[in-house]
Amino acid sequence: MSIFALNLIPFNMLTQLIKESALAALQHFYHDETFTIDSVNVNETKAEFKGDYTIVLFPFIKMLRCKPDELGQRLGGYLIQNNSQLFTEFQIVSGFLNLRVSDQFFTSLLQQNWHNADYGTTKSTAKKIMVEYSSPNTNKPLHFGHLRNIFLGYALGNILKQNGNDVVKANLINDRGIHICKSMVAWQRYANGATPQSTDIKGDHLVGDYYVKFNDVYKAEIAALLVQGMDEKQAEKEASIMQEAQQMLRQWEAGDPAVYNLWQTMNAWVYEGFAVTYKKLGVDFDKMYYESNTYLLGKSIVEKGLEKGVLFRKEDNSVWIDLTDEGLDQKLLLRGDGTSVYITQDIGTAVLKYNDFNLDQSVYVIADEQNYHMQVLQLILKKMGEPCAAGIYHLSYGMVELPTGRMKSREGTVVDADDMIAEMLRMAQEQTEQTGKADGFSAEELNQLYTTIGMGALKFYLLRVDPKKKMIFDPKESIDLHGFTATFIQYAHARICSILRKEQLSVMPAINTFEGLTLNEKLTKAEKDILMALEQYPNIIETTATEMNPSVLCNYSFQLAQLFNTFYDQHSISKAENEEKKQLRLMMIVMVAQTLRHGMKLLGIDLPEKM
RNA sequence: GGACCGGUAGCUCAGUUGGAUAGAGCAUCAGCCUUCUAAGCUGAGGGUCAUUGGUUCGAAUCCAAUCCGGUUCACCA
Repeated sequence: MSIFALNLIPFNMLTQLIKESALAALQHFYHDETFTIDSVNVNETKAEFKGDYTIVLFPFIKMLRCKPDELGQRLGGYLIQNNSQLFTEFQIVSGFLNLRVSDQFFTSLLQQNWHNADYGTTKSTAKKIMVEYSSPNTNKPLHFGHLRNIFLGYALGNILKQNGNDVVKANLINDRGIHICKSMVAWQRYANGATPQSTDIKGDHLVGDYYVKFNDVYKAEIAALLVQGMDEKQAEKEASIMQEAQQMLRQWEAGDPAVYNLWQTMNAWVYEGFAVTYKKLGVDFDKMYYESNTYLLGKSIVEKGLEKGVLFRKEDNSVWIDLTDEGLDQKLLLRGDGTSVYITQDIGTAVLKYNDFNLDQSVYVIADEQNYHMQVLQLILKKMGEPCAAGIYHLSYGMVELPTGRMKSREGTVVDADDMIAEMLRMAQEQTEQTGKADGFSAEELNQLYTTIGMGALKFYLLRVDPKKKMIFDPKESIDLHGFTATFIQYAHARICSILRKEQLSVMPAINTFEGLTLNEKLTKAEKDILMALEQYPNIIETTATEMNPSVLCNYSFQLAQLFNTFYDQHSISKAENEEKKQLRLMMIVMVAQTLRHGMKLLGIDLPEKM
């Protein structure tokens, strides 16, 4: 058996290889039966048994009318004889065939990929995919809930791109409507011309303050009207500040220059603020959409739908679609006065996106409270025969809640995004100083380090949970920097870099560094565990992409770091038993570091070389 | 009420194309730094996988019913 022979084996699918080998063996012994690759069930062998991978024999024994032991002996024997470069021994334990995979398989995998910066890249599916995320309103700053959306969208964009797709990262700005007018009215009434410059308040926060102010005043006005004996519904309508806001919306739609000007000015403040936050978050967009630009297109598409007879008009002139045959209701698409509703704009944007980029798929990162809305949107587009309908995918994620319940901006219970970022950096600093690891860095390096650690922790915290699950965040307990965190992974990486520095190697040594190395030493359990994990990385990337679930990658990266830490504790690298072992281990940790960096980069998380 | 999502250790979460004695982290307890970074490692305790029934050689995973929690069903966005 030579390592050379293994060069012909594709290394990205060990379980697939095992399945194929087992299938061939089955076909060899039982010609008359038809087997499928999917009927071969391969799992990692449980720790308490000898072996690496396990084939479950039960599915076959019924069909073949034989005893598990008998089948296991035949299969095991055949596999070892005919795939000697892959399997070295087998054992049958009550219906399970446990196979030991050769050390050479793993060391060859390592030799061929330790320097491969693209390890983990899977076959190109080459689709044109848009990922829309963030999508803020321009009446208030970003809060903690938005962060989950933003990190998910950004990570997803990277991951889809990694899988060979052409990705457009898009942001749809909700910049028009009554809610925007609210902060404008309050600013006009109470700000005395205050600007971000004059107050030294970040633009999005300044505007957000007046949105809060609006609601305070509105509540007070309602209360006053109630005292006068008005009923609640009427009071909500009659409150003067609300009337002003509605008046302003009408003026805006009519193109009133003064209102339009104010709208542009205040939105510009918000965009400046958002830009600062996005930069801190390390995210970006290829394309911006503004609802003020798309809502008219939505209207025109609705008109087309009327002509086609897909939609219908009621007596009051409002336009509807009938979705009762889909088990849903009738939905309003245009008001009686001809103005658009929420979904009208979304119809316009969906079509515009499709036309702009000829998309195969359009991913919407939107909270799960909009599941119904997205379902309706897709149905409407389908009924109207719009080609964009087929590619719409709603990546629905659960809300981030406080222990006391949902965050509500009107009730002042939101955790502000900028505050959260600052808090994370502060914690990173505190923790670093506490453990006495702040020495040997310049002030600038320290700042960089605190950002890397703080932002990494924040991103990982929000990405490590399955998106569809809601999550509870307790600001009082804040975010830990121990255990299942980005810090843990960063630390493992820094340890590896430290060893490499000591060995005078760079983080990614020259390709000929380990040339001429023969690998005859037997692998220890800790070494093999790491190599087995590395072997699985391409599959992990693929799963993360197909399931659109970055938490898969979070879990994997944490496990890999954990395996490294265990290995690190048990074995010395610099003082390995012999030179061959040392070189092997160096090669291993280079690949571990490379893989961790690769995965974390997709999530938008940096790994420091020193911490 | 209808639709959708969730319920796994004290807490936060993995694990579901059905596989062996259900796993991590935090918290608790006990160990490990004259040797490559202890932001780490090793071990212990902690579970009727919401409940009940069914399918199966085998169920946290599939099916049915029930209970609990959330979201949604606006001429708001």
